[in-house]
Amino acid sequence: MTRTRTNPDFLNGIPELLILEHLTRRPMYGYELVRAIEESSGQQFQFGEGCIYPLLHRLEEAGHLSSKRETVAGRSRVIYRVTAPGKRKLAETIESWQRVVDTVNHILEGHQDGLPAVS
Amino acid sequence: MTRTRTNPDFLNGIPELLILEHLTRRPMYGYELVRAIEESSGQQFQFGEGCIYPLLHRLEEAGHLSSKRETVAGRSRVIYRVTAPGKRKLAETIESWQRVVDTVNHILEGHQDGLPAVS
DNA sequence: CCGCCATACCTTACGGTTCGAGGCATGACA
DNA sequence: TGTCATGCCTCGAACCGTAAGGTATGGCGG
Repeated sequence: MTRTRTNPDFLNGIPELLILEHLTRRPMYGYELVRAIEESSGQQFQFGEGCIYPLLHRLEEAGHLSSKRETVAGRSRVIYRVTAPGKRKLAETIESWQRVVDTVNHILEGHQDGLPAVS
Repeated sequence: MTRTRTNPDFLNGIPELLILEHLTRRPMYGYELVRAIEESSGQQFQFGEGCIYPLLHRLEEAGHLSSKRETVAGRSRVIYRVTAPGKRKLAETIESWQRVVDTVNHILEGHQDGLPAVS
């Protein structure tokens, strides 16, 4: 398959980025993570469980997350934490994101400030 | 129906943004636009014609672009320009994009305590 | 003159991602 | 006892970008 992407990711992919970022700071379980993302984004991002859970499974299967089961007050939770490869992936992902942002903003700036693209 | 989106666009949507931005500066035809986007992004974005043409049609149908046919050296071109509503849409779109960027970057910068809420 | 490439328009099939709406099970609390 | 919050999960639909086509013309080398 190999998909040979001509474009970087992150034209979507923000959920994945935020999952890795949040879990790097602090291991969490899915339900908790869903609300943490909501809160840390000031309610701007509301990725439902239908988005987050499958991503957690995919990331774990890829070796970027590890999980352990925990039972608290009769409640079973699956706690995820970021593995070493996961941290590497996060770094790459952030870099890729910044590149997209820089590129888009650079294009947009040529217009707003009349920066006449001094070539 | 009506899809009531809880998330802003622009987790994808960069092609649309760039089309409006480029055509605001200078009317172009599709084929030209495809390469203009490639060039202005330093080859980072390579949205093929299969992405751009349908978008041009959709934007025109929505009233954000107008088109006129032109024949140069026996070659038929469809020149697109941004309408007044299209300019408004571009402004909104840029604002939405900036909001996403700010939110993500704010999270990446590490403050765990919700947003300082510049409402 | 023929073949091929660049120009210029277009569409279709496909895959990946997110979204909404569910389903299941337990504990807390009124 | 019933209803809510917690906590896990999956499925179908919708949407977007990609690759890979198809059509037609003009210019060029051979």
